[in-house]
Amino acid sequence: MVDLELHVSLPDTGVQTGIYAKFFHGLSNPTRLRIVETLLDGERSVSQLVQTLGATQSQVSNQLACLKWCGYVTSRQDGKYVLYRISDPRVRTLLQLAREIVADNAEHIQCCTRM
Amino acid sequence: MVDLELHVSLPDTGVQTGIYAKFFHGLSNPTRLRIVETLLDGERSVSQLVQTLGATQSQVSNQLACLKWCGYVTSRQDGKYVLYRISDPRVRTLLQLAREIVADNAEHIQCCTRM
DNA sequence: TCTATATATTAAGATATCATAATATGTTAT
DNA sequence: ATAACATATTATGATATCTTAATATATAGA
Repeated sequence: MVDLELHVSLPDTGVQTGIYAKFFHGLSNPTRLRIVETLLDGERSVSQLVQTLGATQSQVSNQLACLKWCGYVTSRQDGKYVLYRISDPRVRTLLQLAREIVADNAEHIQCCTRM
Repeated sequence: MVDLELHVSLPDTGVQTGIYAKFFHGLSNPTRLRIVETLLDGERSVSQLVQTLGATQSQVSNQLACLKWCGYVTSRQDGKYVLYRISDPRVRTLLQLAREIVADNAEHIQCCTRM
């Protein structure tokens, strides 16, 4: 079980912060983000995601594994399919909030040409 | 000026999604996340951040540049210091929301051992 | 101007991530 | 059991990111 004591606005030694950094890392890849966006529309099988995203099966499976580790998605077996869904409704809120922030700061955002 | 038409729950070709992915990338590094958390407590100079985080000056400057590109922080010169601050109050909400999601899914979160 | 201090930038090696391809596992139906 | 399909895993090389060290720029004060 992970230590989840929260240190809201105090920087810590980096241990707990690392968990949140990894959590955000989950959404830091276009393919993963598109998977999450697709799943926000409802449950999907891996092959459906492959077709929708135009990505390879391996790519989708691997990114789904990552999203699962990070707690964004959950899966269940349905016959020969595996259906994935968003594990927490607040993920939608998180994405909407990010969109609003990006939209309102558009003129300042170029995003990390360097580093 | 960046194209910011929003395609809320439709996966796109990856172009717009890429912007959001890069935005989240801003918070996907422990050092950057700690910088953001520190700045949520108020404006700080680079050297203050260096001391608080125990990171090198180069590291902090580089990560601040990244956060600036991503739209998280803004800076102003104050004498020989450069003071950084969070550019949008909703960044706090974003982090709080992430904490809540992580906390409530703790048992599922290991975070990307692979990939 | 010269010096000290603060910050930014750049370069280079180490590490992490990603895409691709190949292979393995699992499920269903014959 | 075998074949066909769906998904997961692993390995490899390419690319991106991070850390460290070195250097450059900027500001303030003597």
